[in-house]
Amino acid sequence: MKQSLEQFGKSIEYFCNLYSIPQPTKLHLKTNRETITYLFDLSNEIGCPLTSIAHLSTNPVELFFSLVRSKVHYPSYYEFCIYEKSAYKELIKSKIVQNNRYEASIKKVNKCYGSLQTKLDGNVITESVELVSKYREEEVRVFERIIKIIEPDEYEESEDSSFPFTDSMSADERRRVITLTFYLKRILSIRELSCFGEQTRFKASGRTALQYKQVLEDQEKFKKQFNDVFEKFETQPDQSKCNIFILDSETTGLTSNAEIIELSCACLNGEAFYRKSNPTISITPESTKINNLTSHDLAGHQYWEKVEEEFFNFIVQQSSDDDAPIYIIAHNEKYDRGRISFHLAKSTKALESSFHKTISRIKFFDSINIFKSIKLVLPVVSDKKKESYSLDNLATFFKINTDGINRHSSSGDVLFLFEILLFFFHKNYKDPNNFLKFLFNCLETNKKKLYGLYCSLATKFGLLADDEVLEKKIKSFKTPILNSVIQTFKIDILPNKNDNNKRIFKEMETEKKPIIIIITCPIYTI
DNA sequence: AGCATTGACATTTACAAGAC
DNA sequence: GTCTTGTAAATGTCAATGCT
Repeated sequence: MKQSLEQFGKSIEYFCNLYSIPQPTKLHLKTNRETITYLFDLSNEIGCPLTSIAHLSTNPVELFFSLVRSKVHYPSYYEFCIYEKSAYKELIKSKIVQNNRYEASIKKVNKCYGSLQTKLDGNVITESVELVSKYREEEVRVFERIIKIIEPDEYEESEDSSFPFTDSMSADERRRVITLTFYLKRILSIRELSCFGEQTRFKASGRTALQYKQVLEDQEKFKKQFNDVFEKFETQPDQSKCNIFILDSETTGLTSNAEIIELSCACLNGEAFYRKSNPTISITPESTKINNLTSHDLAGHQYWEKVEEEFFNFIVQQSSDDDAPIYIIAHNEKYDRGRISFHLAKSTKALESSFHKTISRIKFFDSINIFKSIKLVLPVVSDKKKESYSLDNLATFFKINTDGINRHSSSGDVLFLFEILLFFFHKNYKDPNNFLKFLFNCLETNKKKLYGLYCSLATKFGLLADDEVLEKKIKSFKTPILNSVIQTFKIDILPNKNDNNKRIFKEMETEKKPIIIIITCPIYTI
């Protein structure tokens, strides 16, 4: 414990001494260190051993990576590695050093990858085994360096310890280099799963082109079905550009690292987008049960990077050229928004400054709000206690005919939601030709319930926080006394719904474990 | 299986009016 | 000026909810 504390103190000291870290951040780190030191001394004094440190506020690692991504600070390779150390340690020692991972991949021991496509030196490499050998030299070089860092006594910092930047590189290009390192890590995790994961990943066997053709055909089918719904309600789509989209996604599961495997988005001008995506993690059985998609089906499909590129191109193309907001409506939008920003946070796309403008225009809106705006007497489903606003229950309520709609495929659910929205509108509003006007009105009157994609990403990328971010990030108190306490003692208010915090407090109560609450200055007060 | 949000209900705070 | 009291607003707690 003592050693860990010393190490932690040293790394903080290191960062505090870096010239380019802004003063408030230094203060933040300094406070952390001082608090830890104080509590450690205190524990010695009162004879109560410290067994764990619970960090309950801004995670320094997250903070570090926001700095990496922002324009504030470019880390050296050494700094990067220090923070990646723990994550890599086990991997390197058990797998890389023994070198069996490569053997496994080259021998194709019962396991193989989906057809991973990437560009290397301008050439598209489709076969992952080939990719392994091409990258191997680079990987070994990287890991040798990391191993040196794990044994810090043997490590001597040299000129070589920086990322390979050149003077002529623009800020964007430099960030791209850093992101490439993250990408490399991701590739490794795919291979790690492929070679040593419990579940086999399937080889596409050259299906890629055929699958892409099929996806485009499915997209046409989806578009046609979507336009049929317009006709059914005698509402013709406005063929010009339109800033309202309906979206739905299918994912690998409900875990926090779940990836999107199918994405459908319809624009209310009648255009539609549909793609499947080959995930880098296994699809959970629960998920397969719902959407009927398996790893085998998806092998050979595009990886998310490509789907993401095409998706945002679609959004931009269909919406107006001005700076007007782009609205994306989804049922329980926070789920879909969360998944999209999860992917964006790891992609190079979000690093393009030209893309930031698009991100900042995109606003998500939850369709549940529309139905809740009028008090419906919804039935209570057997296993629930409250009236349910799930798509299924709404459809039952409105007696919507679901024939021909493939429920729990993303395209099916978009159609389904669209149909329910139209039905709701026709039932409750007199003028059936003003559906768009009605939607715009809903969005206008629920401005507080619009959630920007930019907002969820801004904290990760260290982009300049706009009012929206500030409003959501800082817990402000209207009660003066609370406010003054918070400010005087520089207390971070913890979200009390956080299970992790609950767990920590429970441990403190039941096992009488000592606990450290770190008091920091909130970084958003900068 | 995780997570953010919501609403019902409980508790705390701010503040004004009235009594002394 | 100080204390009590009533009330509205602010805040906290907890369980329920949607999505794959």
